[in-house]
This record gives sequence, C-alpha cells and structure tokens, in this order.
Amino acid sequence: MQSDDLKDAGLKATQPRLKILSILEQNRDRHMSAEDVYRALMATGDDLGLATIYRVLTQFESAGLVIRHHFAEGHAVFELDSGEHHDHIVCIDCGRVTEFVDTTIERRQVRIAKEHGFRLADHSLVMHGHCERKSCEHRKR
Amino acid sequence: MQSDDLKDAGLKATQPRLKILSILEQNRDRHMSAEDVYRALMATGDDLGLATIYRVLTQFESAGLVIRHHFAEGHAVFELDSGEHHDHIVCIDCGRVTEFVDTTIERRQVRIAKEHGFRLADHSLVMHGHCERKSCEHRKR
DNA sequence: TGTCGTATCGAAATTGATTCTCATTCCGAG
DNA sequence: CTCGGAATGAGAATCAATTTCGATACGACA
Repeated sequence: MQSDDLKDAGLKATQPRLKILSILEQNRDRHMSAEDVYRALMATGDDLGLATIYRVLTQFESAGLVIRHHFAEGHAVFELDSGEHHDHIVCIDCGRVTEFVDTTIERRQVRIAKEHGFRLADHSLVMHGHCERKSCEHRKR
Repeated sequence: MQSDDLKDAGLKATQPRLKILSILEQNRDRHMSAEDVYRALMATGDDLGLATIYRVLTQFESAGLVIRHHFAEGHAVFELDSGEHHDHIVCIDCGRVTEFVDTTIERRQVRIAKEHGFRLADHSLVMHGHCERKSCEHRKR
C-alpha cells in the first residue's frame, strides 16, 4: 500500500502526500513539473495548495522517492525513482522523454572523471533530438 | 580586436558589450553567471545595469559568441563559444568546471539515439564529482 | 568633425518558478 | 479518544530573468 511507501521513507502518510504519490504513479511514463501535478490534482477535484506540492516533492526527493531533473530551463520535472539509474533523450519538438541505459558510456565516464582528477559522484546525460512519431510531425524544426 | 568580434556578430561595438566580452575573455577557464559578470564589472569600477548584462549575454548567445549552460538549478552560466563541442565535470564542492571531449561517448550517443528513433541534434553531459584541488577542501558551495 | 535616426542603456516594474510565514488542521502514539 | 508536534494552505516573499520605456550613445554620412 502507498502509505507504507511513505512510512518506509520516514514520512507521515498524510492525505496530500498520498494523493501526490498517486498522481506520480499514474504518470510513471511521464516527467511532471510541480505545476503539472497541481493541475492533475485539480482535475480530480483534490484542491491542494501549490506550496504543498513543492514542499512534498522536495521531501520525496530527499527521501529518495523521486528524482528531480532540469531538462529545460525555467522549471524542474520529477519522476518516481525506479532505483535504476538511466539517462534521457528529450524530443525537441514534442517534449517526449525516453529513458535508456548504456554501460559503455557509464564505464567510460568513471574513467574520464578519474583521468581529470575527480571522484565521480553523479552525472546527467541528456540528449536532445527529433523523434519519429507521427504525432510529433506537425511541430516545426 | 574585440570590437571586430562584435561587428562580425552583427552587434554594435558599445562600451557595455566590450566590457562584458572582456570579462568573459579574462575568465575563459570559468563559467560565469550573469550575477558573476555583474560583480566582476563592479569590482573594476564599471557600473553596468544588471538588465544590460542579461540582455547582452542573451544577444551574445544568439550571435553564437557564448554558450548558455544550466548546470545547477536556479541560474544559468555562460562560457565563450570556442567552436568545439565539449562536456563538463563540475566539482560539487568548489564549483570548478573542467571540460573534456570523448569520442567514444560521442559516437555511442548517436547510435543510441538512432536505436530509440531519434535524430540527435544536441546533448549535454554533465558529471558531478569531488575534485582533488587543495583550494577546494573547505568551501561550502 | 557635427548631426541625426536608430539601436542600446539603465532603473524600475514584471513575470514565472519556487520558497517562506504562520495560523489552522491533521496524524498517530499512547 | 486525546493531545502535541508535524503538516497544510493561502498569500506574501524571494530569486533569477525579462520587459518597459524614457534617456542616451553609436556611427554612417555630410
């Protein structure tokens, strides 16, 4: 049950938190901004304050439940932490995000970091390109 | 001469632009935020408006003179465009940025994008780690 | 070198995203 | 079921960045 996920993370199972978690689970294939979560909640009749969304998402992040990304400038997006690291390809035209893992690149990064005198802690690889979806075509360039 | 760089870019060679360009050239090894540039100018007695810094940096970006990065959340940083693509390693402790190029990773990315139905246009690989500089030891961030 | 039209400048107001404040409400251990 | 500390909501505040607009500087040309 969801409330256990929250308890395990050391967070009280409050209504707002359960609802936000639920929205994120219903959108596992998407990357949502705080604003997106807010609108999704409004749509289902749950009227949470935007401040709460931000606060809770930040708590979820510290608790390791979600990961925060900064693909575009301006606003952050969140995704549930599946536990497995992965990188992203974002379509420039439609914004669709695809995830992937490549061990060759992963290994290479550790080595490069070491060669430059760094102990690698984390990394973020975001590729931008044009996807081949029909539903994407009508957007230009 | 610097003013030629501006003219070539289709921008009038005004004092503010020359000064901002100069600051960027004096800090080629760093990545500066608009705020950083502003402070650097104040330090040399040049009192430009912050609005001008932002406007000029944005113009430089459109003109292809500088590249805008979004390493950390909150604010963008700029670097002079050397014309050669490269990726970055950012020190979590002192914020120093090191640049590198790795053809293995570059090639691999193109292939991965293709495998996922994308035509790669651009990418951003930022690694975060701890550097081994002495001057880094005790900086908070 | 002086003049003029246009592009640029600076200061302040504005925007958009996110965070803070604090009075009120809720969760859950006992 | 009760109570206290933790969480919430509404709006104000903050922060980075952008826009507005009257004043000013650039530089082509005379």
